[in-house]
Amino acid sequence: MSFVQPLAEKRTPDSERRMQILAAAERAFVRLGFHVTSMQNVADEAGMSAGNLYRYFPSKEAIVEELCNCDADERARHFAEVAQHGDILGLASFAIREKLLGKPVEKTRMILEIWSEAAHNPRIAAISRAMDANVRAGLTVLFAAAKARGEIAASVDPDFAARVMITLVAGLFKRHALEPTFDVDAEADMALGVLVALFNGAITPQTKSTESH
Amino acid sequence: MSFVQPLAEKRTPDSERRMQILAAAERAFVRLGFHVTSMQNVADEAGMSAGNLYRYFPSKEAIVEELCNCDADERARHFAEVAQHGDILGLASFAIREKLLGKPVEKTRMILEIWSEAAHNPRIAAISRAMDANVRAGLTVLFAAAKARGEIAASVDPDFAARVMITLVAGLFKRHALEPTFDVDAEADMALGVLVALFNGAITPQTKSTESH
DNA sequence: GCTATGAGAATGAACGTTCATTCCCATAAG
DNA sequence: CTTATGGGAATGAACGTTCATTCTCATAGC
Repeated sequence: MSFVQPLAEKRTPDSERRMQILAAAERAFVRLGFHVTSMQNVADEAGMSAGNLYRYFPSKEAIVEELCNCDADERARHFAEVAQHGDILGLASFAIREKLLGKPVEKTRMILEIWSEAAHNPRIAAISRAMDANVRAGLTVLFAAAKARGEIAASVDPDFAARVMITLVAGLFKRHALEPTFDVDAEADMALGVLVALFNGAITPQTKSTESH
Repeated sequence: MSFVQPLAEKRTPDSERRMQILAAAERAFVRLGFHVTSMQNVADEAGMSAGNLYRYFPSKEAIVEELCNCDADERARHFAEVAQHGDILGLASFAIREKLLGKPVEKTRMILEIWSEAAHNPRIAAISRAMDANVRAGLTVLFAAAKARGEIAASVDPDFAARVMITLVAGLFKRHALEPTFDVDAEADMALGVLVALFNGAITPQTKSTESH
């Protein structure tokens, strides 16, 4: 339920507590937003005193940063896991449906929060940028491989396809987070439809001379 | 340069001052984010004292809300303006290039800020939802008309096309705001490529049975 | 078995600061 | 004089953070 994970760390009782705090902070942040959430809110959610939080994290900033890192790690993990798939369409369908839109909407709201934080906070921006670059590069490699296998038309530029995909996914995140009637199944079908056309070579960059309005 | 506009209001010296404050607040919010920006920041940016702000707005919240409303109004105005176009592709190309991605990146950051605010603040959420619903309905009508004129293939569902378009645009906003190397021309060409395929009927919803991973 | 010891964990009451907001006074306009 | 406008100090609440203190509990000494 939480994207807070042990990572490579030992399972010391100390790191146990840290993760407990991160999970609580995530709940509070999702409910209230980064800036509105006070350390007291986090402490209440974690069932401990505010002062005790500082035994495990040097500052509120540090908690936010670690949460963003956890999010980035989770995305990377999902990506690696999903990249095992043989056929690119099954992969895309599974990834969109299960890994991206299958999460509870609170998770997606957290991603919006991170985006807006990244717009002003250089440290969060760096984390976010690194992850995005990773995903884009990974997608490009994945698409190139699928192209080599013949699952993607020879005319398709893998980097172009990756850009289409990440644009779509970002848009789906935003809509999933904010549209009260967002229909995961319908939108997943929509995205898959775009990808099918993309892989068939039916989508290529188009330049249209902008006649003055 | 600012999306703060007179709207239908009279040009009283009072509303003049309000707009001056809104423009200043917008600059401050874009630079720092809603929650980090203090009333003193806004006052400095507007060249007046903090206390004096309260002669024109009852609270900081009210300033934020009015800014979101201005943003919504601007989008609606752009939409109405652009909808005069004859051919749907020229319209889309112009809208994406000039109205959506042609703005300075700070404007786009402001939109991210509004999204994240909408995730927690019901009043902002209502404003944002109303505008999104408007745009989606307007696009659907626009696409239906283009279909009647034969510019869009008969097989294309206007609402489906609208969903593709708003998803794409949201994704482009996010990427424009956060990618330091975002290439407006290349990404506009990408989006236009998707729309050309969409209007040709090359993109349709696809259901893929999710085989368990 | 029972108490003494000590270290780590947790508390909750501060502290200094910052913030949104209010208040009061000065000046300008009519 | 009266009213509108604005500056800036004052206010009170809330925040992140610190710290002296308390609690918990395993171990050691007897």
